[in-house]
Amino acid sequence: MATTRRERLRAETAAEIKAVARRHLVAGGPQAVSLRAIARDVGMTAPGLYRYFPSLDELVNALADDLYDELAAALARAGAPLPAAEAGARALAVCRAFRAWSVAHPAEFGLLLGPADTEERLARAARRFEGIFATLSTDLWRQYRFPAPVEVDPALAAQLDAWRQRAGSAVPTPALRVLLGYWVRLYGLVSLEVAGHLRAVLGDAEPLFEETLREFAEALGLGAAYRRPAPERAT
Amino acid sequence: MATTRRERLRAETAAEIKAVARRHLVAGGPQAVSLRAIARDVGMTAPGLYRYFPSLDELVNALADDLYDELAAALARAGAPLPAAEAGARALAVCRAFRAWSVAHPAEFGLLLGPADTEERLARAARRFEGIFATLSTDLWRQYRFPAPVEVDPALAAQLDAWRQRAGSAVPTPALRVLLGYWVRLYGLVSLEVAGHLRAVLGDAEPLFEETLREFAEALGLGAAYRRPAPERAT
DNA sequence: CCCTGGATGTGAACGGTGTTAACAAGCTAA
DNA sequence: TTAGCTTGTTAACACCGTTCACATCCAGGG
Repeated sequence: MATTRRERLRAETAAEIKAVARRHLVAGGPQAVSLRAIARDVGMTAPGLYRYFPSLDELVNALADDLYDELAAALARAGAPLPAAEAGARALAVCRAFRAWSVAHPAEFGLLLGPADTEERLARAARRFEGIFATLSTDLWRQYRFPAPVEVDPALAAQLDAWRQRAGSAVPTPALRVLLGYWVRLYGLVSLEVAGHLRAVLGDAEPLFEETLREFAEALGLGAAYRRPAPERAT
Repeated sequence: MATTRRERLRAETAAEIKAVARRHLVAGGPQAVSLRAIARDVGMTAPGLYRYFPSLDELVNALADDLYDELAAALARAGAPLPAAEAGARALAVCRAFRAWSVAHPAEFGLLLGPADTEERLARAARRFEGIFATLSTDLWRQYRFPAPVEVDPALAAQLDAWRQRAGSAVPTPALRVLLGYWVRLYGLVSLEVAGHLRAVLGDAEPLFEETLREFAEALGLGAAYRRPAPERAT
């Protein structure tokens, strides 16, 4: 706590600026995040914001960082109450939390996992989610040793091997392939739902999501342990 | 061909405007599509464009319509040379064409299937892709009668039934469930790849994509008929 | 043939945007 | 108390979408 009074105030207004920016993001989409409008709401003039962020883009990047933290915290919080011995149940809870957060915060989801306008933001997303996926996948493998396809395409196997080495994972290649496949399904489902492309077909995407989770649980060999969730609680 | 000379010229410049808009879209992303910049490149002043489109948003909508046509044509062209008796091979070709087009045109993909900023554009996307999915799925079912999960969650089944009725499909509910699942995987995969979120993990996404297609082929019961594609050709 | 009317495009203007520069005030520390 | 860094302002520049009044030009009818 070696924070001087100045630094504390500075951090506070920086936080307020990001909060206002977020309000504008959810209210009017990405293009409604304007420096001048934010400044108005904060009670400053636009150039004043440059004392806190070097550009609008960097402001948005900072906001994105906060949102990554928030999402990661939500995922962690969802898995925490469950016993570590039940990695499967934890994984399911994390998946549900991922969908719940995304559906509750579509604009923020677009910023974090939508088409990455900046190479910068792309790298941030990768850094964050690689870690989560790595720990979750090793936990799942260590506990269940679920069946995996006998053979993986050599080119794909090489890529997965490289990733395992880079990320320091211990999951064998075929199992990694299985889990990556489910991550793709999860992302596809949530992404479609958040973008609204599923509303036209399904209305409510939850049943399809839950059934996908059930398939996931079965693939992991904990089919019977699957349970429908309690009525969800947003964050 | 009851087109007067005026109408022809008008259509020509409208097309040129959209072409320039597209160039700006791919060059600098969605926010680089500016009325004034387009006007400059076309050789007009900005207000002149209002004789052709009532607003920038409508211009982009018109461009999106063209792109839907282009994508749909690319998919049709991919399936056309294959014999109608092999619906499975056609489906695989269409899937590959979908990925090829999307990867070759990431900016356009973002406009068509990314987060829909307008309810308007969302409806357009739904209209287009529902049709393609409907015909493709009925063809697949008629020909293969592939195995499907014994039971579908009642809530999900009700939604699928409603959609079948609305879209005039003839595919039974469990089969529809299977195909929808693969559409989600396909979309998730391509969406991740186009957004760049897969580069950090895989580098090249083609092996994973092809393996997913192989799984798809096996699920349809035409496992042996799967063949790796010839070196792809972009459009 | 003219010539009238609609189609097409221009210039000016309004309010909005991001960003920079020069400048004023205020708090902190010596 | 004073010097200096921090914070915020105002003015300005260049861009944006959009509207309005005005010019121009081409097509069709007298």
